[in-house]
Amino acid sequence: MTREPRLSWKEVRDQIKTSILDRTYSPGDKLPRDADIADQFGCARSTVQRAMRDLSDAGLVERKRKGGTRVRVDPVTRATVDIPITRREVEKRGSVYGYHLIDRGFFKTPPEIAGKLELPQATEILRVRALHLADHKPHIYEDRWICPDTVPGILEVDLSRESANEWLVMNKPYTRCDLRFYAISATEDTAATLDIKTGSALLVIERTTWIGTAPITLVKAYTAPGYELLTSN
Amino acid sequence: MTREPRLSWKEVRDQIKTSILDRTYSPGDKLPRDADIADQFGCARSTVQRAMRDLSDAGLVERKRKGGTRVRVDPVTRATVDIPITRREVEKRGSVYGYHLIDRGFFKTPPEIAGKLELPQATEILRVRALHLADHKPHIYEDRWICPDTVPGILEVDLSRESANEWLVMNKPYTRCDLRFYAISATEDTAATLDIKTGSALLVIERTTWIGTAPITLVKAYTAPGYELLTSN
DNA sequence: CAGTGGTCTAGACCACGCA
DNA sequence: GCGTGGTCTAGACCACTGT
Repeated sequence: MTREPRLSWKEVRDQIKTSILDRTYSPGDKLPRDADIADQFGCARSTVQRAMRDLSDAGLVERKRKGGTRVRVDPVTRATVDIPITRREVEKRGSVYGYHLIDRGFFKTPPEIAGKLELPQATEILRVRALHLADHKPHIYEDRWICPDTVPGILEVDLSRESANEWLVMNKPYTRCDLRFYAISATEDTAATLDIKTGSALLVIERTTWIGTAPITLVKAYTAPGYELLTSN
Repeated sequence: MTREPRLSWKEVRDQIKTSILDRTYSPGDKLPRDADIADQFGCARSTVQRAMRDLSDAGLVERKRKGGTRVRVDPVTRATVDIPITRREVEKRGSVYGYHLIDRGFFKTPPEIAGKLELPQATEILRVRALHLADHKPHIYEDRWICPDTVPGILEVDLSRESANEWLVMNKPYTRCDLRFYAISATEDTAATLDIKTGSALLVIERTTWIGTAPITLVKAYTAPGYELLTSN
């Protein structure tokens, strides 16, 4: 009697994955119940569960109570991106980090900003513009809107010394975060700030954060030309 | 004797999260062992495990065998992005999808492409350029390099009718995928293809895929102005 | 070596959602 | 209702890694 080595959830996952990739189960098909798969592999149901959750997270299958497990019909490429604190990102590359506050002031929230923050009504908002430097050259220009109602502490921070980004991350963690990436041509002002030509293509990272439903901040980070965003894996 | 409702792993996770956010445990601090936390909450260790894995996935803590669990010192914003098949993306928006093959030919692999595909030596490679349309207007221009050694089947596909993207996704799933986002100014050619002004800022989605270590394809997707990439959540 | 997280099990009950 | 995935438990053993 040979003794099979016990199956790990990764092996189970990979075998199921393979049988999806080789069309044993095609997009839209229903897979057997977890319990049956467990019997087939001779492992516990929870091991199958672990494998299935991984496949589900990866977007390969869809699972529903009572409905069972199905191979997703619309495959997606799913990837995770890490947006580090700018200072750490620069330092990790071995460059010298610099920070420079451009200006800071209160405004009546513009409709576009209020909309993105999901503010029910326009209020006074704190706008902070700042420049992050790498090796003394402009790296990221950030245009930030902060809701002082949600984050009163920010009013006492000396933003000429400490970046709002850093203070917020360390002191006011969010519970929800929306990210958005797009490209724009640098306006004259933005170009001057980043010390580049007007019209240069810039990758913009736009981030909105909330605590519960209370908006914290919306920041548009205009990255210098050449900036790339990579997936982690 | 009151009976406490049983704790779910999400409740455990949220309580731990809270105690990190309120600085009960500061960045760099070591948290108690899972077993102790389980005792404290009166739940099983595996419940704590489940909670901790979630926090670890989210980038809030770092876990090491023997080393224990520590609050991460460099907080990151971590998000997942889904890159759907273009046709599905367009159709989901309620637009009419169109596809148009521009050209197709064999080339000696340029060094830049070979490098990104991690090809040990330059070989013949298939280059396919195509245009995706939304409501009969240019939506995404893709410039794709395919390794025929890895994917011989692609040679028999009529790429004027079916997008290489779609065929590959449905027929040759990858095991590894690198993504990269950046902005460029449209060259004259690219601008002409997308029917926009030369120099317009474009978001480029660059994707490289492999099966094991065998490279499949590298595609640069030049999105029309206004395109945005959103996080899923 | 020994401590800690990672995995696996067998079983129980829960909760969602289709019929 | 009832079938299916989701969660929880108590316990065991494994595997990595710091000391």
